[in-house]
Amino acid sequence: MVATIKDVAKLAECSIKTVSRVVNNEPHVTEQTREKVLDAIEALGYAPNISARRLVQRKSYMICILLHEAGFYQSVVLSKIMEMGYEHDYDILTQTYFPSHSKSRNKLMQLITEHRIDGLVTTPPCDMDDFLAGLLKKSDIPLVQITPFNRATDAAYVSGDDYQGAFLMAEHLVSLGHRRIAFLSGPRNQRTSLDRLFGYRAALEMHQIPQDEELILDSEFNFDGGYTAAKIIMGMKDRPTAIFAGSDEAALGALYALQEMQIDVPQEVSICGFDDLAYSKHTWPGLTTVHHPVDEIVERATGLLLEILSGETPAKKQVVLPSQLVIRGSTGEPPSK
Amino acid sequence: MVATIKDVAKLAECSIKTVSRVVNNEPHVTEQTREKVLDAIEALGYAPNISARRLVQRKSYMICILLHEAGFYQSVVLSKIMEMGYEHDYDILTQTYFPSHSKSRNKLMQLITEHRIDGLVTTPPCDMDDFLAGLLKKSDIPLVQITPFNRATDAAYVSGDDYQGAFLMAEHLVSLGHRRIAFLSGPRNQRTSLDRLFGYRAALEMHQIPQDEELILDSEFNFDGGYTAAKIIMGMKDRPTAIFAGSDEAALGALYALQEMQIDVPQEVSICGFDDLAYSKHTWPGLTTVHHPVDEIVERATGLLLEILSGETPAKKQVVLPSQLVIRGSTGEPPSK
DNA sequence: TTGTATGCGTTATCAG
DNA sequence: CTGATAACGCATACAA
Repeated sequence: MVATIKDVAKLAECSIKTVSRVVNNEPHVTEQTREKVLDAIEALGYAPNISARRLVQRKSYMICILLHEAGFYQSVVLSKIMEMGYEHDYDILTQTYFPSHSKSRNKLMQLITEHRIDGLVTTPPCDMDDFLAGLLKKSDIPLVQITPFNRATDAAYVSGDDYQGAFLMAEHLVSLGHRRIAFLSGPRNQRTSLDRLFGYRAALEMHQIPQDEELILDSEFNFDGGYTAAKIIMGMKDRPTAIFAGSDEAALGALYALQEMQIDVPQEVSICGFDDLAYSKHTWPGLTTVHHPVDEIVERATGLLLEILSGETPAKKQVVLPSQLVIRGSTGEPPSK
Repeated sequence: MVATIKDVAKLAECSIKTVSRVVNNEPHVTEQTREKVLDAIEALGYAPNISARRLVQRKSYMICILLHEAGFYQSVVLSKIMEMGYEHDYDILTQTYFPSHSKSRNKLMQLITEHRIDGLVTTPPCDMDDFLAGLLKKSDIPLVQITPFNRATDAAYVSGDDYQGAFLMAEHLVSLGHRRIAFLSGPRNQRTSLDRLFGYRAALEMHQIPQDEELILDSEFNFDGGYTAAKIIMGMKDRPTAIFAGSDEAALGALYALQEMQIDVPQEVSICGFDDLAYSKHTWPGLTTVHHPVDEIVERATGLLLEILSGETPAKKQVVLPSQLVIRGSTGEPPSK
C-alpha cells in the first residue's frame, strides 16, 4: 500500500494541512516542523497523487498539441515539447488531427470534455476547421496557434515569416544572375503557401523582373509534387535557370527529377527549397533553403499557452519570428549560355 | 458550471449509480431508464470527469513511451502511438530519456511516483539503464521493451530481426558479384549494432568469402559517422566494391562522401543501408536498404502493454518480426575491372 | 504558525 | 433492477 498524505501527517505528528504546505512549498511552517515532515516523507517514500490534485483543483494539468501528420517537421516539434515537459507541471499530449475526420474529432472532443485539457496548441493546417473553432468556443479553453491560416487580431499565435523568407530567397537567386525563376507553389488554402508565393513575387517585382505566369506551378508541398512539377518545367521550350520550390520536400522531388534527367545541379539549373528539414543538408548537393526556427516557434507557442494558463496576461500574444537564408550547394550562377 | 453525474441523476430521476451504469455500459438497467438517463445526459451536455475516475480507480490510464531522441524514426513511432490513442482509453505520454541524465531521471520518477503511470514502453537505448531498471522493480509497473539490448526470458519485448536483415543484405551484395564488402558498424553496446554485424559476417562465411577485418569499421549510426568512414575506406589501397552501412543515416553520409569524391554509385561502388528511413527513397540514387516494420513493432509493443494492463496473460510476450530487403538504385554489380 | 472540516466527481459495496 | 453511502487523496476556506 502506497503512502498518502495522512500517513505522513501521522508519522510527522501534525495535520495533513501542514504536510500539504511543505509539499507545495507554502509559507508559514517552522523550519523544525518542515524537517519533521520531510523526514516522514522520506521514510514513507511518499509522493503526492496527481490525480487527486487534479480532481480537487478542477484542473487537468494537461495540454494538447494537434499535429496533422508525422514527419520530420513534427519530430522537431515533439522534441521541443518533450524538452519543455521537463520544466513544467503539465502533461503534454500529442494528437494527430485531420480536419473533418470523425475519429480525430471524437478524440479531440473527448480530450476537451472528459479529460478536461487546460489548453490547446495547433499546428497547420489543424486550425483550419470550423468544428475545432466551435468546440473551443463552447468549452472556452485557451488556444495558441502555430502559423495560423488567419491571423485574427485577438487570437494568440506564433508564426514564422514566410513572406520575408521567400523574398530573401528570390533575391538570392536574382543576385546570382537568374532571371527565369520557376516557383512551385503549395495548396492555395494554406497561408504559408500564399505568403511564400507573395514573397517571391514581391522580390521579382522589386528587381523589375518580368513575371512569367507559366513559371508558377501549383503543386503539393511534398516529394511527388516537386518531382512531377520539375518534369513538367524541364519539358518547356524556354526552360528556367532556377527552380524555387515552396518547400524542401518538393525541392527534393525536383532534385531527384533533374538527376534522373541527368541535368546538373547547380551548373545547369539551380534548385532551392523552404523549411530547412534536417536531411536537406544531407542531399548531394546540399539544398539551399530557408530556415524556420521551428523549435523556437514551438517553445514560444507552448510557453505562451502556459503563461495564459497561469493567469498572467502576456505582453504580446502574437509573435512572428524572422526566417533565415541557408545557402548550400544546390544554387549557383546560371549557365553563361 | 459544468454538469456532473449528480445533475444527470436529478434530471433523470434516478440515482447516480444508475447513471454510472449507463455511462459505462454496465448491465442491469431497463431500456426505459437507460433512455431517460441518455436524454438527461444529452440535455445537460454531460461528460464524465476522467480525473475523478482516475482517483477512485487508483489507475491513471496513462502510459509512457521513452524515446532517446527525436528524428525520423521517432516520428514514425509517434505517428503510430497517436493512431493507437484513438482506439484506447489511455493517454500516451512521450518522454525523451537519456540514460544517466538527471533531468530525465527526475521526470521519469515523477511520472511513476506522482502521475502513477500504468505502464512503460522503452525504445533503444533507453532500456540500458540501471536506474530505470531499479525504478521499475520498486514500483512494479509493467514494461514492454522495443528492440531491447538484453533479451531476458521473462521480459516482454517486440523487436525487429537485425541479424536476418543484415544477412539478407550481405547475400544480396554477394549475389551481385561483390567480394570485398566493407561494413560500417555502430556502437558495440547496442544489440542492434552487434546483430547486424553478426548477420553480415554469417553471410560472408556461408558464401566462403574471406573476411578482411580492415573492411569492418567502427563508427556511429549517423550521417557524420558514415561520411567519415567512407572517406577512410575510399582512401585505402585495396578499395572495396561495396559499402554496407549498418544504418541508413550512415549510408547517406557515405553516399554524400562518394558523390563529393565524384565516385559513381553504383557503377564504381555500391552502397546500402539499414532501417529504410522515409527519405532514403528520395536520395539519388535511391538507397538499397533493409526495412524494419517500425510501425508494426510499435503497435505490437503498445498493444502488448495494454493487454497486460487489462489483466490478460498475453499468448506470447516476446515477438521478433522479420526484416525485408528493399532494393533500389544504390547497389549494382561491381565494375568488371 | 497550525489544524479541522468539507468537497471535488467518480466508482464500488452492499443492501433493498 | 435500483439506490444510499462510503471511499479515493488531496486542497482550501475558515478557525484556533
